[in-house]
Amino acid sequence: MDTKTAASGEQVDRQSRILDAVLELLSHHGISGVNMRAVAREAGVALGLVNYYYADKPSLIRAALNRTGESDLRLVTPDPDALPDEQLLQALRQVAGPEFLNTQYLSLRLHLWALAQAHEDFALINAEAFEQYLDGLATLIGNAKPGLSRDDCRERAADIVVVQNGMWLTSLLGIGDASIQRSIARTEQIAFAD
Amino acid sequence: MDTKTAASGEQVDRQSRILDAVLELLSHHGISGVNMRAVAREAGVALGLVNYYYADKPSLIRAALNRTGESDLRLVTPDPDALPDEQLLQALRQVAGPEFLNTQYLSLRLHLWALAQAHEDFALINAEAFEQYLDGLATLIGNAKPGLSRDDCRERAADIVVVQNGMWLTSLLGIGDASIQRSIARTEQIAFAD
DNA sequence: CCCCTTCTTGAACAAATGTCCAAGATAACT
DNA sequence: AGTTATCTTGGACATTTGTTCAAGAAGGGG
Repeated sequence: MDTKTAASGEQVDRQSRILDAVLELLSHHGISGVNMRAVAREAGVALGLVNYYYADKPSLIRAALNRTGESDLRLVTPDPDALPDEQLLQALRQVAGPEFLNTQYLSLRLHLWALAQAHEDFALINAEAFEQYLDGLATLIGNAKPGLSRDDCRERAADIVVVQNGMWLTSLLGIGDASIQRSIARTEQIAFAD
Repeated sequence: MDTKTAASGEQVDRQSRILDAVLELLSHHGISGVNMRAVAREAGVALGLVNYYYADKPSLIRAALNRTGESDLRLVTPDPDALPDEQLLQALRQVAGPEFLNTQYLSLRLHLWALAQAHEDFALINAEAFEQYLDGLATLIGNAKPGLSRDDCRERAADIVVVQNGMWLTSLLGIGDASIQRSIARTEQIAFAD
């Protein structure tokens, strides 16, 4: 299950490249653009190989979905060297950083959400990732403001996520950068309020 | 082009039923669930009729998309009898009303946004609808707070839309009603701030 | 060298999908 | 009634798509 010999070095293993291809196609052309042949072409492998690693299309999509969830969690798990206040501030500001606030990533998010709406099993993966993110954010708030109860932290985290999701979504619709900055300030205000 | 005789009364004309079917399928099964045969079945008409009214699939989707844009505009065009303050408040609170904050509608929105991301011409329709909504909201704010400049109104409208979109999106992810209420209060705060 | 497991390929097939079309039904008007 | 335009049907066709499969390549250990 994990016996790959790291290949020839510069070439990532093909199983991983297939998932990359799915995400690339999904963010650019939506779910209708994700078919086994296009995935194979994009990944530079033969059609049969996709079905070799992933039994069927739903499994393929699921695997790709799980992968994005992991990368999202990095947002709320910052470096442990920083002070609690810094950690929280960093997490809140990073969502507007180039790593997350770019069309490719946002578009991907949107398609994943849409997918989750249409298929029960995708919804479960999505809900779990969301719950983990909310939990991580609540913990960061708790660390930065020790006086708050666990429920208060979760409440603030929920309010922040509303604004953050709004930022992500609305920035896709072409809203100005100024509004993004004001919204970030709003999340900080919610997080650090007395 | 408009010579229908209102049919037999209780049965809506078939062209309209076809669009209804598209939206129904889109919100429940995503774009992959929208195919000509499913649309025909859902609308209770023959396959050929769909292509009779809409030349091809993109035209069909476009027509359905345009229809939702019109219904969104109603949010920011309230009854003219109310006072400006009431109009604005009503618009801000209606987005959490049962007419808009239900899974069917939200899911539809999400799929439409995702579609807009994947296809240029859908993006244009979406952007135009968004612009009109933003404009309507800015006008409501201007009426309620005559002291504000046109740009200030648009700025506030943009900030409000961020939170509203966040509410819509996050409520799909299953966030609690309490957070929705707090978010609405936040939009009112933005709108009526001095 | 051979054997065995793992990986990789592309052809082949069945099902699904978009589009077209010939024919029939309905309605409107003279 | 007769005529014409509009609406409605479902079959047919070409293409696309998911999945399967037999065959081969690559590599590792004896």
